[in-house]
Amino acid sequence: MTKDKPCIVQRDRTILLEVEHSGFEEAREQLSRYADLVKSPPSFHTYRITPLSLWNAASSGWSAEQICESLQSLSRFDVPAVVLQEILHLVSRYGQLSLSKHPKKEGVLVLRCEDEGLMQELGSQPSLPNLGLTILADMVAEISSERRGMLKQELTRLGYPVMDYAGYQEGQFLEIHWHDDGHFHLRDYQLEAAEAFRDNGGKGGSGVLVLPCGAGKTVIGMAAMRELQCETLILTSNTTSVRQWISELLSKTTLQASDIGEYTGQRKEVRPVTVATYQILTHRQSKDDELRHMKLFNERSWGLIIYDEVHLLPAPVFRATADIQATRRLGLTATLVREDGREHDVFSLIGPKRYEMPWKTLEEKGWIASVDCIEVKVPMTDSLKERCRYAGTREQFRLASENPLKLDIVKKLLKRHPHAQTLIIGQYLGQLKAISRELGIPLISGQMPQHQRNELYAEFRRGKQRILAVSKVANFAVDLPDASVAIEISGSFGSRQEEAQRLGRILRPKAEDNRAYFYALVSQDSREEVFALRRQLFLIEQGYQYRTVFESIPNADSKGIRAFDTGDESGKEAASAT
DNA sequence: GATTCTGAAA
DNA sequence: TTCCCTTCAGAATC
Repeated sequence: MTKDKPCIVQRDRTILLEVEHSGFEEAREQLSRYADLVKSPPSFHTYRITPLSLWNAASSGWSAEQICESLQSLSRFDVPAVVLQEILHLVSRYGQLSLSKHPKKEGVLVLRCEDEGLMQELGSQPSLPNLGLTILADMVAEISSERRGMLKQELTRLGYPVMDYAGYQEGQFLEIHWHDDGHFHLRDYQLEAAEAFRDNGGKGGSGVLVLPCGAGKTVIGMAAMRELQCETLILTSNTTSVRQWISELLSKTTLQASDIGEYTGQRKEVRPVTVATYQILTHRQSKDDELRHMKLFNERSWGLIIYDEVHLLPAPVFRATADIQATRRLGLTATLVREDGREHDVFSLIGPKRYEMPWKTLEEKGWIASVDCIEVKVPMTDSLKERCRYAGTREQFRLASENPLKLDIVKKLLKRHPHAQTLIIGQYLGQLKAISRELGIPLISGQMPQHQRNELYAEFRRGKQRILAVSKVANFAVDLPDASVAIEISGSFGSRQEEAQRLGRILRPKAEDNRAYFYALVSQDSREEVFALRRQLFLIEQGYQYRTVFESIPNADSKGIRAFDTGDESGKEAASAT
């Protein structure tokens, strides 16, 4: 029987993974380490092996042979020889080029390669001499150390990643210890992650750690600081997160408030440990204004720069990062995917992936809640379909997203979870307002002043307010309390990150059965479905499986509620409506 | 000096 | 492709 393996490996390095196969879960786990998920239709998921996915795998400890063996063990048919060769070839490139300090000349780096042909090939690329790379011999070249970042970036772009052994400056010494009150221990995986970042004989010291929301990324950052004992610049996505870092640092380490500076729109403190937003670094008053806050990178002798939420890092910060390659860099993120496709720059300028902890693993260990993801297909009324027919493609999406029948479904879902703390998350204010009015629940949106939001958050946390409607604020509000049911009534054009953020809202472990529910409402047979699929990609890659249920038009008959009533554990399909 | 408002940028 | 939210700086106000 040929059906005993779950994968089909194709010649173009794509892999089809059969969803219904008993080996699905195991295969998904393996593939996620060295391939990217590109499509996830119901029966076969498509993965692709790319040079970058291989190099990231290589840097987190996989050898080409291990990857090939893994593929062969998952593949239904023989893996095409050309694919195996390519894997060997591509992985072998990782490690062929290395960069180190010139033994004698100050400010000069030496680029070495393992084989002669390669250096010649590089010499024929016009972009490299333009960067100031001088080829001295068959296997050796020199470049000014100022070009360290740009060289790595360019070589990665050309398909030849470099091992960077050129070392780091130590930065100004700063004494950092854990508070020794005995209440606080690193979890195993946090130790492992910090370990993976460590400077192992010049081979580490920069790179990215991939961990789910709620896994304690700040703690790992602090562990790195403690190990290096140096002044540190921490960059993060918004002010709330800046304050969180500061309060965590104060509560868990021996650092004093006077050691820690906040560098945001409100305050401009530069202290031995400085926490800043990306936004202030890239801020400019008008279009041709200079980036006046970028100098923060050089204001002190930082020994470590922590990039929180690397997937959000803005383009100008990449540019500045290219210039400070002699400083240790730690990237923290829940996902390497970027909507702008600059994964290569993360790889070459921050560093390769050093460690990854899949969400599912944390779920099994009980560190985060186990989540049921359910996609609910909501039908459209004939009149709405009619309006779509005459609308432009953009408008079709909006019409489908704001499908008024979603309100009825929300009501049903609320009945289904009568005691759960529930968030209703949407993209359009008009739609959210309507729902909030109809259900008599508060709506938190951007125009609500912060103090009023905080009051509602507090009530929600205490359980006084059980249901909240939230707009896009949910994407940013770090202080939004945890819930156990999330109902997504509309989403943006296909942002994978957004979906991850929203799921993150219900991931905190639950007291009773540690279960949470994530419902995504999508209009059936509409443009919305296309984008919903894209949004789900990331979560599927993380091992969450969406179950799809179909709803029927209420009033048309009385069976509307049926699909939900049959939602038992095993049922992957649900009753389809007419 | 602190708070609140505004427009611009992304 | 959108809409929405956040952030920042500077000005106005207490």
